[in-house]
Amino acid sequence: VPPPPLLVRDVFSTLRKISVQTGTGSNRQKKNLIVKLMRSCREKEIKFLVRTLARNLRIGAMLRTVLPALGRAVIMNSLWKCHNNEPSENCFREKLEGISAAVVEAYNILPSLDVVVPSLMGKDIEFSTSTLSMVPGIPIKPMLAKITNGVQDVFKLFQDKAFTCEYKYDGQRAQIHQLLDGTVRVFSRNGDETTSRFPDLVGVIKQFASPAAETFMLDAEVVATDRKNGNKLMSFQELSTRERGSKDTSITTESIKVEVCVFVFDIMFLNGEQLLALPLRDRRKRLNDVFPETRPGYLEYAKEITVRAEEASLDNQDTLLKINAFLEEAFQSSSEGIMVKSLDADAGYYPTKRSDSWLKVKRDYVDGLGDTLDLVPIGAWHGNGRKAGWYSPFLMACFNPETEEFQSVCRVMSGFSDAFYIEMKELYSEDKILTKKPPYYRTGETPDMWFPAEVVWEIRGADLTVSPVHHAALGLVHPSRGISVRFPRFIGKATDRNPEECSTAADIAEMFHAQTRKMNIKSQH
DNA sequence: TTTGTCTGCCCC
DNA sequence: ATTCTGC
DNA sequence: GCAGAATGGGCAGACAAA
Repeated sequence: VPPPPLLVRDVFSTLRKISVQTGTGSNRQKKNLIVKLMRSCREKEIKFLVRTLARNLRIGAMLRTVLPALGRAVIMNSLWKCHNNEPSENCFREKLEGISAAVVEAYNILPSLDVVVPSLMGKDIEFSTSTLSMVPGIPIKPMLAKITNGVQDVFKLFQDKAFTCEYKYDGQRAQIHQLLDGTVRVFSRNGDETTSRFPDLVGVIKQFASPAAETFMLDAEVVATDRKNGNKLMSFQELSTRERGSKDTSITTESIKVEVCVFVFDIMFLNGEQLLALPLRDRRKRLNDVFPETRPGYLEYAKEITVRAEEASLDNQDTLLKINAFLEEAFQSSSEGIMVKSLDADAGYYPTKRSDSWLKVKRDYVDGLGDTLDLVPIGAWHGNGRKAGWYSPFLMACFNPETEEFQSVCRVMSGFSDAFYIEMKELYSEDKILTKKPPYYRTGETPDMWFPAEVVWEIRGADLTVSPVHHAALGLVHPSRGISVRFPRFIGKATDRNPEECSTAADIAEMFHAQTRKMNIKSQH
C-alpha cells in the first residue's frame, strides 16, 4: 500500500513538530519525521520539501514577491467586483503597482503579516502605508549603507549638502525599543530578538532614558568595552564571545564576561510619533531629548563631526583635511571607519529600501589603505549552483621559512570573474591536482583537492583574526591557534612573485600585532 | 562526563 | 560581511 | 542601479559519540 498523498496541513504540522524537537535523541526523531514526509512525496514534491528543509526555499522572497502578489490579489478581486466589464488597462496597472508598493512599504515598518494582511483585506483598494503605524515590540527593517571608495566619492554624492560623519563602530547593530509598559527589548539587524543576551544594556537604557520618553525605537551599535582600561573599545571577535541566552532565559548580570557600551545614533519613533520622514538633523534633536545625559563606557552618542552645506565641496581643502583627520582618528579609536549621512536634504530614515542615503568608508575599501596579503592557492573545493563545474572556494596559504611549511590563512571565493574561474579550471587539471596533502601543508581544512604551490595571488581583507582552523603563524601569536583574515577577497594575480616570496608567517604575525583592534590573546586559554 | 562535530531565517 | 553577473 | 547568488571568519550552543 503506497503512503497517502501529502496535504499542506499535514506537512505544516510535521514541520511544526520538527521545529520543537530538542534534547537527547531529537536528531533521530527529526530524521524519522522527515523520512515519513519523504515517503509520501509524489513527483516534484520531494524537491520542494528538501529545499524547504535545507533553507534554499526560505529565500527572503517576502518583500519582492509575496507582498506585491498579495496587493495584486486584493486589487484584482475588488476591481472585478465593482466593474462588470474589465477596467482600462492603464488605470488597472497603475492601481496594482500603487498598492503593491504600499504593501511593501507597510511591511518595512511593520513586518508582521498578522497585522498587515487584515488591514489590507479591510481597507481594500483604500489601503495605504499611512493607515498603518510602527508598533514598539515589532522591529522595523534597518536602514543600510552603501560602500564608498574613499572620501572623494562622498563629495560626489553630498556636494553642497550638509552632512555628518560618524564613527562606524565594530560591534553589533541593535534596534532598541521601549514599550508602553516600560519593557525594553533589543533586536538584531535581521529583526531577531536579542534581549536575553543584553540584560545589562536593558538596565542602562532604562536608567538613562528621560521619564518623558515613554515609548521609542532607537538605532545603535553595541560594542565590547574594557572599563578597567579607560573604556577602550575591543574587537568584534571579543564581543562575540559573550553568552547568548535563549528565548526565555537571559544571561545573568553576574555571569557577564564581556562588558558592552551602547553607541546610539538614530531614533525612528518616539511617544507614538513616527519619525521616519524627519530629516536626520531633527531626529537627532529628539534623540537628545531621550538621553539628556550619557555615561562613558555605558551609553554614549556615536562620535561625529558636522559639515555645513557651504563647506561641502571637493575644492574645499579644509573640509577634505578635516574629514580625513576624522577618518584617521576613527581608525585609531578602534572603529572600522566612518558613516556619512545627509543631514537635511533627502535625510529621512528609509528602512532597507533607499539603501544609499548612508555611505560607509572603511580602510579596506580605499585603494592603498587596507592590508593586503600575497598568498598561494594550495587547494580548492567544488563550487555549487552557478559556480558548479568551477573551483570555489580556494584555500590560500602563506609561507613559513622557519618550518618550511605552507600554512593556511583563509578560503576565498569573492572577487573572481567568471573568466578567471574558467582559466583556473583549465590550469588546475590532471598533473596539477595532487593525490594527497603534502606533509608541508599545515591547515585544519580539508579541501576537495590539493594543488601544488606555484603561484601567488593578492588577497585583501578588513583585518586579521585569531583562528581555530587556519594555521598561519601558529605559535608566533598564540600557542595553538593561527591567524586568519576577515572578509577575504581576491584582488589579482601577483605575477612577479614565486610562491616562496609570498607573505610569510612572520609578516602576518607582525601585521596582527600592529592592529589597533584585535583579540586579546592573554584572556584566552 | 568529556570530547568532537555541526548549525545558525547567527553575528559581522 | 563582499563581490560579480544578469536584468 | 538593483537584486540575487555564492560564499568568507568565528562564536556559543546543541547534540552525538566516546
